[in-house]
Amino acid sequence: MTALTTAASCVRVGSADVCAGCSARRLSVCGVLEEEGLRRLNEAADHMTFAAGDVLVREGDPATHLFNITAGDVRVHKLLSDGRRQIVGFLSPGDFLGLATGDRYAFSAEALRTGSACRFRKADYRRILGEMPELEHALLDRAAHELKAAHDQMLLLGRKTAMERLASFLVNLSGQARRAGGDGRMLALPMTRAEIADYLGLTTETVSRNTTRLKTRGVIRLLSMHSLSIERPRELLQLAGLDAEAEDDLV
Amino acid sequence: MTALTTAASCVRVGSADVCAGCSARRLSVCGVLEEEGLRRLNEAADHMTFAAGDVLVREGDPATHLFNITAGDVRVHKLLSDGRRQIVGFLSPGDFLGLATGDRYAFSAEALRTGSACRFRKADYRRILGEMPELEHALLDRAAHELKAAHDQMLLLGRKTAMERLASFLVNLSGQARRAGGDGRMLALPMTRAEIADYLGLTTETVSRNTTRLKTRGVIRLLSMHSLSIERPRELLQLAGLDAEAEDDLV
DNA sequence: CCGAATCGTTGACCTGCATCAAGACCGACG
DNA sequence: CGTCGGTCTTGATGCAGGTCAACGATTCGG
Repeated sequence: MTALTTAASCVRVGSADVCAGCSARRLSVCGVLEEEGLRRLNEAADHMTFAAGDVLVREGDPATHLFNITAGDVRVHKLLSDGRRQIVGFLSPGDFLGLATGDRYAFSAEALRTGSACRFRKADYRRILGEMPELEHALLDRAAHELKAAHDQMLLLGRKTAMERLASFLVNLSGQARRAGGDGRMLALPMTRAEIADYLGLTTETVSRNTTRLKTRGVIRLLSMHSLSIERPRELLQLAGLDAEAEDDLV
Repeated sequence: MTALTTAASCVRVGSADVCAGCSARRLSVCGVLEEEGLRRLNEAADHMTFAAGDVLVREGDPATHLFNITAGDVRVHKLLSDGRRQIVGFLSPGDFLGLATGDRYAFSAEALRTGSACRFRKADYRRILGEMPELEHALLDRAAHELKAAHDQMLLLGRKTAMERLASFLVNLSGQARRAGGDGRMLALPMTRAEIADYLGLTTETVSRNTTRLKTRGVIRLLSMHSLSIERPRELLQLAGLDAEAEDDLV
């Protein structure tokens, strides 16, 4: 239970230079915008930074803002009244937060580590979408991808064994790492075991035991508590139960 | 294993009258279109009908078409190589099929009973979206709702007990029934126990046992194999683990 | 660089749901 | 209106993963 502060520093910036120098732009929906569109989007944006544990969004609160993550990692989760938690996603730079929202947030979002985001008032963003169809199009594209990922996660949560879940998780991380420019063999795990467990519908103990099994079998090597390397990608894919499809080549 | 035929009859119709008389229009994305837009959308549509067991989409096939369900119910599912199945959704009239798709379908879609749909070639649909921002906007809205539903389902699959899953399922059905004009107490269950099980990440036996428990406790009454009435809505909400939120009032 | 708090691992045991098995029911078709 | 195949229910048993407990590893504030 870290402090429930809302994000620490919120600096409003008026110039488009912020976007021009934004490292997340090519990963984000903003990537489709030209000079002029970027300028107008930026006019509506609060550029904010956050520290580990900062709460960006709290489940149940009125849904006033949307976010574009520009740096850092963010966890998105839902709670049951007795405290059981399901993490529905981990966000990285370029990811959009707040699509799946009605009047109130249906999830909480908390920073895993220091980072930054562009924040928009919902009404402003809606107006901008009306003015820039190419932005709306990019957002629809992104929503479609997220929906596909959500379906994959339903299959994982509903039908996969603990080992299959963990292996699938690592395969997905590897794919992201590669898309972000890495080689896909070295993985960073910015989240704790408990967070992995709550993402995979397991307990920390089960995650830990299966991590050990993967290590013992030589499928992965733990480099530190929060980073590992994949030693036998082929075997990992097989354990993930998607051998044949091999959607992420991972070789 | 019903026959793996692709949808039986495909009738192409040139006039906008089909849309004008479409009972699903007010429920569907088409609802936002005016006369002219409807005409142009209709030009790109194949109006097709299907029978119980017909396959609309097969997982792994090239994703060539998108669908708008206009009548009947459709099951959407994913398979693991050993046959384990996860149903990711049941579609009703007005629902859109094919959003969460890349080059190949990531799911199969099969009709639960006789129905009909508008079918679009993906390329045509994309072109039309470019021409009609209001349609794209409606679709984004729908995608956001689906994403929220997917998050709820992840919480269900990852963290809820068998009884909570079944109760949540019935509460959701009740909400849909009410939105479709019913009173929310009388529910039709067009799907089998096995399909409910594959939707909730359980087995048929567990679904059956918990249905019996609900019946014994007087929470529901089974009217036939495929319809029931909710006798104690308040209790059902409580069992679903969303008592407090009471998103669907369900009274 | 130390100590406390948190996080991770491992072991022993338990339980909720899966699995296996056997009837009951139901609906479609002669 | 009987019977046959699939669906549903119920019971007995098993096991994957949860729970509880203890201890080692890591992190971080001072």
